[in-house]
Amino acid sequence: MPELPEVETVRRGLEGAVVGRRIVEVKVLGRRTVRRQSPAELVTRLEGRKFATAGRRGKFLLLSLDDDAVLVVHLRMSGQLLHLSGAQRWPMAPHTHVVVALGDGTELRFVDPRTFGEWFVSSEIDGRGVPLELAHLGRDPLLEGLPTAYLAARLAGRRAGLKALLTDQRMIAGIGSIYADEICFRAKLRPDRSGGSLSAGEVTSLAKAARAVLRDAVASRGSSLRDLRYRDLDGEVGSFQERHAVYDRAGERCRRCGDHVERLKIGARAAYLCPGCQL
DNA sequence: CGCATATCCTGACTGC
DNA sequence: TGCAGTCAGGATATGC
Repeated sequence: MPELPEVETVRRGLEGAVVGRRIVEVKVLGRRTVRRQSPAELVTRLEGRKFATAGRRGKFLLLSLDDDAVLVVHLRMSGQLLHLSGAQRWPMAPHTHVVVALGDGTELRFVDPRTFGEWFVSSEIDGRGVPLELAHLGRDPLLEGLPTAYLAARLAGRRAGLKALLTDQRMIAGIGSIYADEICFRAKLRPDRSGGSLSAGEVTSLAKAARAVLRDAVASRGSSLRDLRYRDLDGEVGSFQERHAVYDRAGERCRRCGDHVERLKIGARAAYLCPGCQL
């Protein structure tokens, strides 16, 4: 759900909301959010520090601190970061698992009904500012681009379907279910096409489509689905869902060719495609 | 190694 | 209207 465009939108919000602010107090209310270290250790390492920068790698948010450690946050399926001030702080939303009080009297809160989301503080940072725990991530298309040659090398000889490969974070960091389907549509390729079956021209279209879809989705501040679970730091929804060509549109007409959008089952996951447009 | 499958979880939806 | 069952999918572990 929150994928690269949504996480990038939240990151931009954090630049204005928390960068430069002092962390006055941290309360960990949920039992599952902090699991790589004890909640007490996370609290100790955050309290008294200042947020220095707001970064992102794939779907991970990276909030660096003034002692060079980094607070890593992943929203997973249902996590929301909210920046609240004054009367907005009450009543506290159900499933609020972390509350960070900032020096200016505002709060950064983490709300996450399904408790898949995660917070941890890392001190093991590589030369590019990336925590060691995230070393497995592949290229981030927004930060580092997605050259056709890189994609071609990673797809060569692969039997797995395009959707499975595009959402593999070790290959490309940041793409999830929604954008994999939208990228395949824009490239006119079926999500169940095997990676190794693409011609050079098709790999070029796929790389181009990935860059374009992610760029457009960031410009639209991400996609908020029917449950409106995804919201930015200020609680605002995104608008890219209005431009989805196939995702969650099973049975509706393709706006390009008029054919009916289909929903496939790939393993346990859904994939949407237009059979008229995608080969 | 590559690929498939199961797991975590709650809320929204579906069908009776 | 209520209730049981299904689905949603991020990342990770495990099995082959």
